[in-house]
Amino acid sequence: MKTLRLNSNDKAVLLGSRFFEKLSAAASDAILEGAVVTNHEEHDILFQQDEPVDSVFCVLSGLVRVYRLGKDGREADIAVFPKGELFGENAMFLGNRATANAQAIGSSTIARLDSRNLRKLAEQYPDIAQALMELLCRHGQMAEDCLAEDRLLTAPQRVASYILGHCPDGSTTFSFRLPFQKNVLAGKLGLAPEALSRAFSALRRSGVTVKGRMIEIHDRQALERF
Amino acid sequence: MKTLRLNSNDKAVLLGSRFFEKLSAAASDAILEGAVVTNHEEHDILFQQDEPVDSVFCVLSGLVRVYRLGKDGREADIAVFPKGELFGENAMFLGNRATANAQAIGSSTIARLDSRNLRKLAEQYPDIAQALMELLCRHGQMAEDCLAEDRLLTAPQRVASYILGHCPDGSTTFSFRLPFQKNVLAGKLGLAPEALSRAFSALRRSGVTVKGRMIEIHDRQALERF
DNA sequence: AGAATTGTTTGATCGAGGTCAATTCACGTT
DNA sequence: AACGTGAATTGACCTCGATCAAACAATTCT
Repeated sequence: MKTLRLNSNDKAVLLGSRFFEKLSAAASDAILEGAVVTNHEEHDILFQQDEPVDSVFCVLSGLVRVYRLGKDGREADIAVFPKGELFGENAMFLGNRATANAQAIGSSTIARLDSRNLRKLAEQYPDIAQALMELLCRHGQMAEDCLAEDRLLTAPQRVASYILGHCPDGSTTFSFRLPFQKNVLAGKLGLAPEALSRAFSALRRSGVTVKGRMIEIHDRQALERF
Repeated sequence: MKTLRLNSNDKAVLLGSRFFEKLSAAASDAILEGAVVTNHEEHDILFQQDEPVDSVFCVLSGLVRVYRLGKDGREADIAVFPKGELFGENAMFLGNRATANAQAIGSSTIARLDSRNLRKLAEQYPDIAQALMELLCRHGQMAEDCLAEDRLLTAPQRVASYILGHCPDGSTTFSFRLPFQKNVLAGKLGLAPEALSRAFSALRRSGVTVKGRMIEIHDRQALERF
């Protein structure tokens, strides 16, 4: 795999990401010092469970799926990260071993930030430590949210909840485009693609229109009640 | 609720916990400065979702269950914390609002560490920041583990996995006592009590003996294969 | 445009686990 | 030791979502 230096666009994506938003220029520069970029095809594996990993990753373009493997080869998605999101930070605190697998969904560009460097900088710059804590907290929260939804909601309810997460508070009617294929959404929600499909048709009765990747909501309240 | 200062035993539990183990005495003392203790009965609520919370908690004795509520009133356990574990640290990074409920299981004593203070100390002492990051990481990991197990394993497999987590690597035969009632274990594993019961009897065919809270394993390999 | 490939939907079937009701068991109390 | 209460088990039933197979739609490739 060919590794490149950051170009100016890459840098812009990184600096615009949630992680960097509250960092001083000095702190940001220190982190990006020595960062590298790699390009990946459709199903490339970025790292695998139990393998050594010495970077924290950031999606510069494309999409990354983080998942665990069962003994039988089945896969369970832990999270899906879009452009601008950092991931793989857990290994940094667990002896540089990955606790999950990561795979590119569609062709993607990925930045790698040296985790040894990042660890050292976190000791010097309290804001970096703070940013890392917030990152860890958000990711922990994401996992807890998923866990709670899996245990409390049916498939249509989970889909409704996902849709509502994309709908601004005020509006009763709203439409948006899915940021990825339906089978990716299915994985993210812990569903088989068929179940997602059926969930969408159940929601159709509550004013949700699905055409390809376009989702239209005609009655926000109905969705919330679901 | 009556709040007390830490007694020497309380302090010993805190200092012996995973969170404090790598901290300097100065750092630990600074955190414990102003910590208070509360006593709780069987089903006392420590905090509730969306409520303001300005402490990080530590179980000094007893057990605490952290869970989310569904619209219909059903509960989904996120984690169960035994003596010596910190919890509730997420609120610290999310505007001091709880993202879940916490309840004492059986009568418990709980320490409260002021989170504003802790936040400030994390800026001064890099080890404290580091300890917080490790805590957040462990808790995130716990949630991810649960999520993956829920999605990949059947009820008996989850129970087998739980048992194996308590079985030292070497031994093929082993026994231990459940640290809590079965209905708590059921909640933790995302199962109805009846399902846990049935899972145990399924495992009986693979050399697991259950008598009250005592669990005996007669064939570690058989469990692993399950 | 037409073919080929991949993604999505639909139908039919099946199994895991939830729920409710009825016992049975374990354990603390007297 | 006997009792009583709450916990755990068992049985019957039912719902949700996984799986398999097939039809259908949408892309990409030539």
